[in-house]
Amino acid sequence: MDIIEELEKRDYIEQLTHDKELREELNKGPIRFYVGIDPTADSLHIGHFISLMIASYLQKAGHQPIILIGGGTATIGDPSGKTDMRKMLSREELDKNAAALKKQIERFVTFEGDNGAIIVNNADWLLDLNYIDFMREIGSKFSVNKMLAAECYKARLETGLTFFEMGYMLLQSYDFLYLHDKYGCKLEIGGNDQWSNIIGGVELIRKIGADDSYGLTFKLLTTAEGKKMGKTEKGALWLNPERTSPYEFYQYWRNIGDSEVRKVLSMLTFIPMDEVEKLSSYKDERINETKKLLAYEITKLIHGEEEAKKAEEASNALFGNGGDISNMPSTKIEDENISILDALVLTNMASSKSQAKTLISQGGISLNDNKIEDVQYKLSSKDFEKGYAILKKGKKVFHKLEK
RNA sequence: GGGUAGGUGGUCGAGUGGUUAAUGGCACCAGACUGUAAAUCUGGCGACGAGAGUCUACGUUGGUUCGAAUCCAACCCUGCCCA
Repeated sequence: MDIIEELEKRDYIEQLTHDKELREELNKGPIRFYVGIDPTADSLHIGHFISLMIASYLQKAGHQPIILIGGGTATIGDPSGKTDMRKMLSREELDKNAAALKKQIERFVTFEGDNGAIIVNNADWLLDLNYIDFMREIGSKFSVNKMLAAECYKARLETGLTFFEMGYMLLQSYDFLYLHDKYGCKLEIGGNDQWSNIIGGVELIRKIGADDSYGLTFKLLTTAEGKKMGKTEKGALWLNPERTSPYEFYQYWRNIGDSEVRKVLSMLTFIPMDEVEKLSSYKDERINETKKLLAYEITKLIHGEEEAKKAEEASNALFGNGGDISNMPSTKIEDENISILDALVLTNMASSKSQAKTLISQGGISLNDNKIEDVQYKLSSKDFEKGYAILKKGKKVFHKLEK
């Protein structure tokens, strides 16, 4: 089975260019491929997860990943899909973010060995481009008619699209050309929302004379209703433990819908496919067990075995019977006589006191397993008999208060 | 540059002088039911306040009025058509 078949089997692939040639190329021997990541934050989020999984599979098959940090293109913002223009980031912020991202990337691809990953930053070549030269050499190869027909611009055509943003495609295509010339990079991979940008690069290289450029896109992680997965009430599901704690991360996957189980096992874990098929075919209580395994595996992949165990234990302690509760999210408080409202705001369980009151009056808050009914309740030493107090919001959100 | 339609809460979208903190959908939160699932039903969803209540909000800035998201003026921004 070749690598493309393997990826197909795991349901990753959405589209690819030059089907036959690409397979041959990949089978012929190691090639270099690239995946782009925009350093708009100091952490990857779940959307990048799949790119890195695929990069990992390709690397294991002997190919060499080039991770492109979009330091130059991040200042523009990809108009595909979204409506907002991204804010500009300073060079220092971008460098800082890029360094933080590298650490996370290391969990998926290795930087060691003959086919160790290479990290490049497109700010290094994009920022010095000369506009006139660029327009003559690159701009002349793009048809506006064709670009406007592309699916990714259609939505923007109705609400407005600036030339500035349209240039994104040219720059991303130029990245591929640059990597092709400098590193012999032959393949660009990305989410399916990148399809237009990717074929832009593939065609640019072919127009200039080469015939060994390819593109591959993978499916985006969506729920059965077609919504993007990995969104939490606090925003994205981050891979950085300071932004999304391993416990929250674990809980997110523990709580996914039955219909998502197969997809998530297949795309976000390395569990063999026949095992995946078996695990996801279960019904009712057994599939609930599968979710435990799934949450553990994914958390392990991102945060390591130790953190995954801690998250699992914290969950068992709270939802099951007993167990070690030392790993649940906790906050140290100065004054044990804090009001319940302040405690809820302090722990971020409520965004405002008003919201905290609503939660209490609807019966959504309990302290040490006793439902709180009085909005004015003040904690006292008897709530800290064990040395801590456990606040619970709804059925699933726990937080430990420590003195 | 000319004409024209617009800019409303997380989002979409009503409202066109006074019970309008602003209908409704979506998103989100909680309750019931369950398997830490889905679906369904119920409640909530600007901030502050224990509460009565107070404050801040309908592109920006001024104005008219007892009273403005709603009327007027200027400005900024966006779509569409023409050039």
